[in-house]
Amino acid sequence: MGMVTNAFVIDVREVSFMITIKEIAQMLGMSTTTVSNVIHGKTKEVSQATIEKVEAALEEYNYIPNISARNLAQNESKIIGVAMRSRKDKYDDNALKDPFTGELIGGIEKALRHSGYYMMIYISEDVEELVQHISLWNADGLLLLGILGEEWRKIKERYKKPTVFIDSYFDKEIKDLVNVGLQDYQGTYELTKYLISCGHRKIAFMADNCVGVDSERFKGFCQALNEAGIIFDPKKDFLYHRPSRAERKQSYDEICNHCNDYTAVVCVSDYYAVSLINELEARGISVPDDISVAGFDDNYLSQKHRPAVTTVHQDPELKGELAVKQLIKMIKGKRIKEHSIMLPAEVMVRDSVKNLNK
Amino acid sequence: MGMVTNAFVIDVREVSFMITIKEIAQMLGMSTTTVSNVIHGKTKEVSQATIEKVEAALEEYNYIPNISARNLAQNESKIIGVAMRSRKDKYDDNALKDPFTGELIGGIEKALRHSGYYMMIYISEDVEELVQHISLWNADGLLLLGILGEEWRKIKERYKKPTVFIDSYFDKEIKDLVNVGLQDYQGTYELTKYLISCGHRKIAFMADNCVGVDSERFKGFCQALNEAGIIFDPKKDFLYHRPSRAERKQSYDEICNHCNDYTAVVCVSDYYAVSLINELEARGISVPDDISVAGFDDNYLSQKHRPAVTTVHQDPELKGELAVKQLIKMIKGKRIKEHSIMLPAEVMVRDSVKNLNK
DNA sequence: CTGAAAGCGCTAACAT
DNA sequence: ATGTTAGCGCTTTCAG
Repeated sequence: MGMVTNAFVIDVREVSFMITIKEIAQMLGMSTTTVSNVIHGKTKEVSQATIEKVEAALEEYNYIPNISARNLAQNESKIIGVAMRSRKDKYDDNALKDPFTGELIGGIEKALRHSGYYMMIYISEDVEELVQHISLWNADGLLLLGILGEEWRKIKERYKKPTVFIDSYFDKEIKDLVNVGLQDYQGTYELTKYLISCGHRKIAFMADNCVGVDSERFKGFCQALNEAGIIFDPKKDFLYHRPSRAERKQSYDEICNHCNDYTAVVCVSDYYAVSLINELEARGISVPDDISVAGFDDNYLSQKHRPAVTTVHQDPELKGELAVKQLIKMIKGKRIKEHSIMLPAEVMVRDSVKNLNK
Repeated sequence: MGMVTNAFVIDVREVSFMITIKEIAQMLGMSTTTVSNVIHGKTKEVSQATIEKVEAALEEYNYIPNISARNLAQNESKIIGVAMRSRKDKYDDNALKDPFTGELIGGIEKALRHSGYYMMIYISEDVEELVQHISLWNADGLLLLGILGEEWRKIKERYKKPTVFIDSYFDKEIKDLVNVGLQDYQGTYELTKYLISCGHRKIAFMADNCVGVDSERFKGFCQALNEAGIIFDPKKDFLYHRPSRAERKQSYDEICNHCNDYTAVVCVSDYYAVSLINELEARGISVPDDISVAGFDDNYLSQKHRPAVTTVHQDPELKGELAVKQLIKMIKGKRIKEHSIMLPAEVMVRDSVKNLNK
């Protein structure tokens, strides 16, 4: 009978490991309001003594707020949703396998973390499904990757909070739309001009689709050709690559067979450029001696490959950071000055393109 | 006066865009329980007519549950936390820049998505901070990357739910600990034996630390040397690389100057191997003619580089998927058969190591 | 300076 | 087969 348990003394260290405001208030003999006020630094109307007592208890019992409760009460979540329209056939459904995406999401994650937000990634081929997940978590803001105009409507219909697009292109310049992108058009335009200046006239374009970003890159490519008076046959000269594991080999067989007709191929990404070079070399075709290949992105694939790949530089990490910056501005209710940021794209001349003039 | 507003008719489509169970119940003239039951498929005791009415309303008003409320009521979150002890100096604090990590996290994301869970990433240099974030969200389970023994204690103290480690090594074989890792030791052991068989005797090891995974790889390396009677001087022959942007150049200067003393360098990752090769070549030292270099990981860096890099293969995506599988088993209360999965590591012989016997 | 109480949206035990 | 109700942990208004 030595020990007497006092029902009013709650020592949570031994009961459960997650203490609540109510419990702390009870222990300290005060109201939850006061505790809550101290937690939130609303201490204008709290006595110094109380503040210290509460803070000590918070510390001692290792108080961690229950964020679900907080979200419910405040109707906000501190979550930023990152939604990606994906293609299952690409990178075997592993979204971060693509070095571009990896670096971009990494940049977003870093920026979000430094601003006190949490990141939740939603990936789907289906926009409906994306919308479901976004709404479910009541994210405070949204980052949208690889979204097209029509898809955007569906999302906007149901998600009303701040939204920033990354790498999107829309038909009409919609006024209040915030996008962070790249000078894709100019990138391939300059790159292609460079190829032409090296004496290339038979140039193919390789991609796995022709919408959004890739479409812009294709347009820039075509423009350079046009200006040089070179005729491009979209049926023949657009090398369509099917990236799914099952079709990959056949796809490269077709493309490589086709390559005799060209002196150069512009690829829509470094990944494809490097892959193509390897496939070509495996078939005894040497780059740049037999054929030239250029890429886009300037990530370590093109940088560290030998021959180093001529490509267009971009900084995905910066893209992500800027997008986050814009989004947080919007969440805080500040005005956005630049609705459309287009990061510069710069041609990086390296060794995978041969100068035919020499 | 034409329109009469009936206070009991709530048409949420025009009021707010997030309908609640209560509102649906009100409109349909039934209780929230019934609606909730239909939502959760507990329809054993609900009439067909009611079910249909509810489902129609759910559909029409586009009901999306408020997950905070659900989490609060059920004390679960459908969130899986992925916590990483990071180093700010590595990859400029962009965790996903490392192709290994990118692919691993991508694999985790994919597996989680396919099992109906949401992923939240917590990254910090500071374990205390990691624990804070983990507790905050009340994650249903935890995946721990790059965590050491001492750090694990701190986490376990506060987080009691299912936890799976990825690539961790612990001093004592703690019985109930679930880990998914790789045969790191065997990997470098076999790799180094291969180098020795090629006639190399002066071999350095390059890494940015010597704990956890890297320590195991180092041990395997040493073992192979030992067995061949080669003496390794940890002071001199362990090439310590400082990866921060500021120190990178100087670090490579030192290492490259040092390289004359060796015929081969074993690097702890493909990234470092490829970087080293480029740095060497920039200084006029040719691989593999002047010196041989080997890597670890077998990602596209080693595969697509020229010369293609001799390395040790692993499958990070699979690692992630297996870890998720284990974790979900634990969450569902099933027994775990294999507490420690060590994926096989296989030497990939390519062109960056010279055979000195010929 | 402090406290009582309502309410955020949902679940589940317990009626009926 | 359906409804009532308490409660999850926190915030916030309003009263003292």
